[in-house]
Amino acid sequence: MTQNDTVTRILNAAETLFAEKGFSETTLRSITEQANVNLAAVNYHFGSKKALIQAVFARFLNPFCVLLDSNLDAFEAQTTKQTTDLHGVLGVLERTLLASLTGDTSQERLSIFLRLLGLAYTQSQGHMRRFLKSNYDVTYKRIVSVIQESNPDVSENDLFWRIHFAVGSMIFTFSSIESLRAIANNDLHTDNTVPDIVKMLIPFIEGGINRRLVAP
Amino acid sequence: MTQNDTVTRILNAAETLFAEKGFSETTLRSITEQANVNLAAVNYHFGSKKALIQAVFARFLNPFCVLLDSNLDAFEAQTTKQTTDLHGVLGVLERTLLASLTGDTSQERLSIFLRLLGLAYTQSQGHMRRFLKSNYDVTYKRIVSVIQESNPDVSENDLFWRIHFAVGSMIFTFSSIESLRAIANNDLHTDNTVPDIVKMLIPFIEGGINRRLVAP
DNA sequence: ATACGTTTGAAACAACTGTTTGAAACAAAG
DNA sequence: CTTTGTTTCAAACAGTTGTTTCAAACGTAT
Repeated sequence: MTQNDTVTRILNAAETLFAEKGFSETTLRSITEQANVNLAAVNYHFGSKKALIQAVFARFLNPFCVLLDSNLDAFEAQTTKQTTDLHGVLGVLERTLLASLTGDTSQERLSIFLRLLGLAYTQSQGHMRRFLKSNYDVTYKRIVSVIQESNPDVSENDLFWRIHFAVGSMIFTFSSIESLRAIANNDLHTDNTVPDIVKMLIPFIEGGINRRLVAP
Repeated sequence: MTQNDTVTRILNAAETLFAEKGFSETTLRSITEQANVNLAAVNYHFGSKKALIQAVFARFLNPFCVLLDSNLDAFEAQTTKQTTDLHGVLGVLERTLLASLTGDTSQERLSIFLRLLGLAYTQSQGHMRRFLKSNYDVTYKRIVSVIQESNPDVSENDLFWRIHFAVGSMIFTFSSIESLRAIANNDLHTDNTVPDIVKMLIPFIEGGINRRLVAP
């Protein structure tokens, strides 16, 4: 089907360019040029630029949420609530994140995925936040409650903020990972791969979330 | 002086609108309208929109870096290198951050400041990154080396990434703090102030950076 | 082959962008 | 008052943006 071909070519080009330059800075002309389709194709197939942005997110988030849900089912079935530990939950998250990005260039797509998420949080506060909230809120709420079960001794409010601190460290890191890797390479002469960085990030998050508050 | 008045009115309006909508999404017409100045005033006083963006950052970062530098001098004078601990360094950072934002609305300005920083990292990868690098790299490198002194047993590479995980958690949190507070208020019926959140964030960062890697 | 709904194509549209212009208003000094 | 340099103003400029239009090309059932 030539329609499907055009649609996916637009999605691929949009995904790359959005991650590179942001939403407002990416023009429909640059997208359709890179996709080798006519300018009018975007408005014909998606209706508007806003709808195209949402379609790019949906192509990522729909399979991810489905996979995460089933992985959480399996995880909860194999462990009782008492033994639910943060390390296990984060393991499920990490594996789902990597597995949901199929294909040979999964490393790059992980960065793109998280960079787009970061852009959605900072940029374009209007329609994207509503779109994410109305489509993926149930999955978000579930992962929060699972983490809460693994830390019953920390107050709900504290845990809520620690989770978002952790989300922030992850999104920020991968949003600017190209420049961070360049700095590390230049200053420290190290060349960390994306899995390397994930292996450092997960313990950081564990340490931050599990941290006991000490009296000053 | 009416010139200075126009300049600061433009800077105030630009600062607010940039933080609200981002750089590309904010038009010069909306800035000059909110500042009650003529449209041409921006190009007359600053030269271009890019230069205006950099001026907004300079107004924040210049006093902050000067203050941080002297605070680090005082901190290093009062403690030997052996006793340099992460807790103390983060305390200096926190106090400098809050103190550099003078005025009665310091809470709001802290959010605006960090939100702009986050935008500079994700959006507009070109001129802003060069501007930040060429103007504030010495201060950045100093704070990194001080943290490294406080954690001599962690490898340079690990510490580099943990520092950026921490920066990410801070920037991300304050970039979207309005919506996060709204969610917390709606879901948990809590109303955390900005200092409350800082008090939770600092221990999180300490826990993440100090975290010992455990064998799986 | 004919007819019909779908998809593509080139061109134009209206709106908005940052920037420039040149005259007017202003302030300060001779 | 006149002159000088600085600042403001309304208007226009040239370029780009997302979107629309409508005819041509396409694929597919009758």
